[in-house]
Amino acid sequence: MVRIGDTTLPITLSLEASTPLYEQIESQLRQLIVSSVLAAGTPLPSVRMLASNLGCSVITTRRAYQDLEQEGLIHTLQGRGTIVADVPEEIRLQHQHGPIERSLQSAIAQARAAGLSHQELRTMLEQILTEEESQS
Amino acid sequence: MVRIGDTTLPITLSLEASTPLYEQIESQLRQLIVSSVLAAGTPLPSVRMLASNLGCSVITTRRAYQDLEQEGLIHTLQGRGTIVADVPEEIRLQHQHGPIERSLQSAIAQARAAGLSHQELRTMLEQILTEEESQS
Amino acid sequence: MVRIGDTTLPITLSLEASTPLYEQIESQLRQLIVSSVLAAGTPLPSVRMLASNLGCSVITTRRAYQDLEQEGLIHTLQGRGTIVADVPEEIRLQHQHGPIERSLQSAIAQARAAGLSHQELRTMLEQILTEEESQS
Amino acid sequence: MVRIGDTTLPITLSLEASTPLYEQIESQLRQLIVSSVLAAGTPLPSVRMLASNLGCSVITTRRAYQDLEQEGLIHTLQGRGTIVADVPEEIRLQHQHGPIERSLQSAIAQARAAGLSHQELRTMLEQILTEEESQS
DNA sequence: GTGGTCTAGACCACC
DNA sequence: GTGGTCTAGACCACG
Repeated sequence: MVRIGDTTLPITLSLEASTPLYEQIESQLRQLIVSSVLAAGTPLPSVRMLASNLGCSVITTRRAYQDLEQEGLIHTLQGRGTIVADVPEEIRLQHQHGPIERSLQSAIAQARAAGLSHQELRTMLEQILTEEESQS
Repeated sequence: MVRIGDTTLPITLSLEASTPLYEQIESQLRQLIVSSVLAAGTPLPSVRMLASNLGCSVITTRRAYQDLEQEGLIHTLQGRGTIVADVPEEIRLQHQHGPIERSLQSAIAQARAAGLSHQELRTMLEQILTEEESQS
Repeated sequence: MVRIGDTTLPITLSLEASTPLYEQIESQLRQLIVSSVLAAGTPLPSVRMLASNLGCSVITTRRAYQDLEQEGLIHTLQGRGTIVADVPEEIRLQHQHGPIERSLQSAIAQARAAGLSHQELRTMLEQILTEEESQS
Repeated sequence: MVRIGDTTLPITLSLEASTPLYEQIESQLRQLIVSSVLAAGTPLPSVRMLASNLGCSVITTRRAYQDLEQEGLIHTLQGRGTIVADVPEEIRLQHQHGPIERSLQSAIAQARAAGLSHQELRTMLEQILTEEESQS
């Protein structure tokens, strides 16, 4: 959890995960932005603040902000900090559904490549879905 | 394609992929073994042969064989080459279904984490599945 | 002896021994870990550091770390070094007693196979034990 | 099992074992000789015969015979085959007890090095011995 | 600075 | 011929 103005950002790092720290930060911020939890114009914590709160290096948070800026999701104002950019609805949906659809597709393609029949695949999926739904 | 005895192994390397070469070799051989395409006792090409056929270093093929040996899928006989191990049915199924189930689960978990409702998720899955089935 | 933080690791290599260097490193580190001399989370020297201290190649130390990681005894954090993993008590005991019991069993089996009677074997063992105890 | 004249030699090879084939042959023949199962003068099968019966290369059996000849346990007579040498009683005992004692000593030393107390070691040994005795 | 991957090339033991 | 070990040295990603 990271304080930001009056509210707090639910950002956590897993040091043991194989995904780079900067990617963990990126994906969590990206998720908060494209899902409109963070409205356009909302100020983000400074790279130093965020680094200190997450217990990681400033280099890592700077890298995350840099990447997000390149994606057009945030905006750094020289000397005045970083704010959430005004992301067009279309881009937001793209970011929300695109990666998910891709990962589902690749997982399914992998299953098919391993020799599962359509029927076996559907059965396995149904099983995972019902299990998932019962948990929440 | 790699000649091995009378038959040929469908192994190919992609230098552009981000996955290490040795992992590409490993996963393809693993797939051939756990799916019983390669029966127990089948001799594999020597590390040098495979390296020369794939156009990679001997060290890379050796690394792949080493890892597969530690998994118990192959067996190296000093001075006489490498053969497919006698993998118990149970382990074979584990290798076949485990990774697939995990990747499906993680893809679905990711979708849920991104805020998709159960209904939206099912719709998206159905769409991907029908598209996939129509292709084959 | 290898400096590590404030303390030193008693690791030595014998070039004359027939056991591979990386195995010598592995077994000594394994011993230190499963006997809890090195607590979970303790940072290990970097592969380069260790290699330079032991006078061997970086590849040799890397190989040792790699194998130990696969055994789940250590944990490598990209860009931040290697630490001792949190090994469950059960696994620790297994690592501590398993190999010893096996080597005792095989030595005894060898003696029996060579035709020693139970009585002769016990006499020989008693002799070795008392000699061993008197030395320490 | 290998036929030799009227009788048969209980020699078997394990292709999967890590010990070299020639060593497996050597140790089994050595055992048969020093325990007087094979008396001095007994003709051994030719290297070709033995190789064909064991399903290994002639090079392997020749290597085994060479080593045993160097140890003075067998004798090859040019053009007339190989026979068991006349091994002095003293040497026979040495071969019988020496290696066994050494392997027991090293196993015990390993146990002690791993931190087992004398008491723990004795307990573990007693357990292995009684188990071994109950089996035979 | 850290570890991860890949390379070429040497020497050895085994068959 | 086979695999096993060790070496030096390159390039990359991560922090």
